[in-house]
Amino acid sequence: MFDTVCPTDLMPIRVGDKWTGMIIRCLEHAPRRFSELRVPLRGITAKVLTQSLRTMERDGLITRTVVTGPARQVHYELTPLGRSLLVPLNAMCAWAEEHWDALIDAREAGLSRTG
Amino acid sequence: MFDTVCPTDLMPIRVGDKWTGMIIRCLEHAPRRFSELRVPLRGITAKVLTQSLRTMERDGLITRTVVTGPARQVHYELTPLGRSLLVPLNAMCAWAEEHWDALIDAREAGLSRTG
DNA sequence: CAGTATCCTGCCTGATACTG
DNA sequence: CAGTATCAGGCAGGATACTG
Repeated sequence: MFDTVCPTDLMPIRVGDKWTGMIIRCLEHAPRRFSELRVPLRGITAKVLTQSLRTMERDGLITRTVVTGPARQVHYELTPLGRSLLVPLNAMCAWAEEHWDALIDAREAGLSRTG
Repeated sequence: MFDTVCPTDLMPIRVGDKWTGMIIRCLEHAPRRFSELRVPLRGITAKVLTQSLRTMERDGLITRTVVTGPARQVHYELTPLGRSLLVPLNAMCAWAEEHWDALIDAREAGLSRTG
């Protein structure tokens, strides 16, 4: 049924790691620089952001462009493949918005039963 | 932008842990028993299956029903909330099918560049 | 500005053995 | 059948300090 050929690791379906989904959103409308990404992603450390970015680049979801000039700049931009992830991502967000309350309620009820 | 009120932990959007998505699929058409779930989920241990099932129950995605009889049986079934997850889940699967090859290619290209 | 280098912790996942 | 108990390994995620 679920072939072992389908390792969850390869599956960006869960939209990668903790930050991948948010990064895609941040790059949705325009390319961004490293520092620009750190703003909306409150709390992310440079190391973790770099890690996520590198993984996404390796997987062909984004491109990395170094702009040498007066001040160093690195631009990150969605590839067509990365952009295509917006579809399932939107589906996920739509679900979340629609069922968020039910989810919270269910969890609270569940917790009250088990501790 | 991404409020801290939105902890990834609460977000079954990434469809929970490693097995949650598959379990939902397994329960899509009918309720199943513990042992029935272990078959398609090749390799899952009793402990991990129990864990996933308990989490899903706590979150209101499935119900657990004990059938006392000649042989003990426990039925797991999707709740409406759990069933609603099939929509984004299908969106994710559709994306995966469509872009699987591109993904593999991109990753291979990415790996050949960085090692 | 855009990262690297180190160290550390918790969680996820699993193997193995045992129970009502 | 449907779990529980215990132990162990690995990796993601993060804190902190430093660099070209």
